[in-house]
Amino acid sequence: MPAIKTNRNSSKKEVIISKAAKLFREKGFSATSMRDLAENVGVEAASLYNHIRSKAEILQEICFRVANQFMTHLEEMENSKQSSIAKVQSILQFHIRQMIHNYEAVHVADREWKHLTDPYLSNFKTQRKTYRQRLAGIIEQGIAKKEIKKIDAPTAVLIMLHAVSGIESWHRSKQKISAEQLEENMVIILVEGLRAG
Amino acid sequence: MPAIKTNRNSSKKEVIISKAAKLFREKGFSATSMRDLAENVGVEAASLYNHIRSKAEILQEICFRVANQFMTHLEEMENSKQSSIAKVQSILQFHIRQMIHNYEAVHVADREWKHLTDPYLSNFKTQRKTYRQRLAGIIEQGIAKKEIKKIDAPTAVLIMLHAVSGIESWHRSKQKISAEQLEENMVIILVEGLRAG
DNA sequence: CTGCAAAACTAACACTTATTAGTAGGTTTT
DNA sequence: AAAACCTACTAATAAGTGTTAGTTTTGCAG
Repeated sequence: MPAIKTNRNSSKKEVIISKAAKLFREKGFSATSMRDLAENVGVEAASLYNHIRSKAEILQEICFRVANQFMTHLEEMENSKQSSIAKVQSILQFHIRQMIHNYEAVHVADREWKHLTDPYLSNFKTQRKTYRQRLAGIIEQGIAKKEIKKIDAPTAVLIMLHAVSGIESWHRSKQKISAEQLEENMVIILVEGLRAG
Repeated sequence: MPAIKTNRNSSKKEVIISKAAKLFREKGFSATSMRDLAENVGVEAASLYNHIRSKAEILQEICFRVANQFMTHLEEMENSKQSSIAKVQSILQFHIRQMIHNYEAVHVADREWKHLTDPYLSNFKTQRKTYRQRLAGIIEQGIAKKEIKKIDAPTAVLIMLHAVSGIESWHRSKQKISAEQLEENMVIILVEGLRAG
């Protein structure tokens, strides 16, 4: 019965990918060896290959899953009827929440995608570029409607997206403010920085 | 005469460090081999060791040089008599300009410091933490003086510093706005996001 | 209990890694 | 000219890399 096999297989595969995300974040993709990963999974390095095809495949899975989540949410916003600034705020909040709750994978997709190999690398870069252009498009609509102050939209995108990756430091800090407070503060600073006034 | 020797030595060492910064940024510290570096310098890998002690030492030099520049400027600001918001703006501009003009090294210090080894690693982490705390201190003064809106200062620091690292994307983009425009836009969004209103 | 497939293991492969030893050529200092 | 040097080279080392082959163990279906 393939169903059982697939379940078993994929649940173990999920464990591997999740441990890999943790290690890739901590040490980077290149500095993480398959033996490191195996030890964390509790298995010999060779055994990993019963579940995954290669080290590269693990990175691919992590990066594209994350990319798809963001792209899906972006499309929802493009089709919604809110004001532009509300759309931008919602996208910002989505990024913040993903960075809080799916930290390892999001962080790896953000910082380790360079180690993808073609054709995945070009594919990822294209998706990334498209995402940013479409987000800039929403901001430009907001500028046209005078909801957002006259700024360079790509620069605003760049600030937003990179500011969010600062949540990395929040995760590491000892005296954390709550996730809600963090989100609120980030939204205040960034959205108010954009709002026309 | 030791002066000549030292000059020769250090100028070649500078070439090595500068090429290393470029490669470490492009591929990451771990994914850059001494053979890669040697090829870029135009020499055999073993010859590098006439100028540097180890791969680790190169990373140390890059990271601590950058850290010292930022710490020095922070201290100047702490001792200056401007308003808090002007201090914050000046620090932000310093980060932006460093990121524009000393891109490779700053970027490496920002992203690859994890690969430092003790005692340099702990030392670096301490410096980094101290820097952020003192910057947060300036922001808190601004809040107390009602120049800056009531926000969590560490969160503001985190946003500022990470937003700046987004200049990486500006460097890579084809249709760049000018460095001056970039700086202006970033200052508008971030400083206005902080200013009490 | 038997049979079978999934998934673990050990061993090994072919490379790549950072780094050292030893040496030769060329320049500078004495 | 001789001595001291700096810096390049080749060759080698020991350790670590991702991955494959082949074999044994495990756990479930009949």
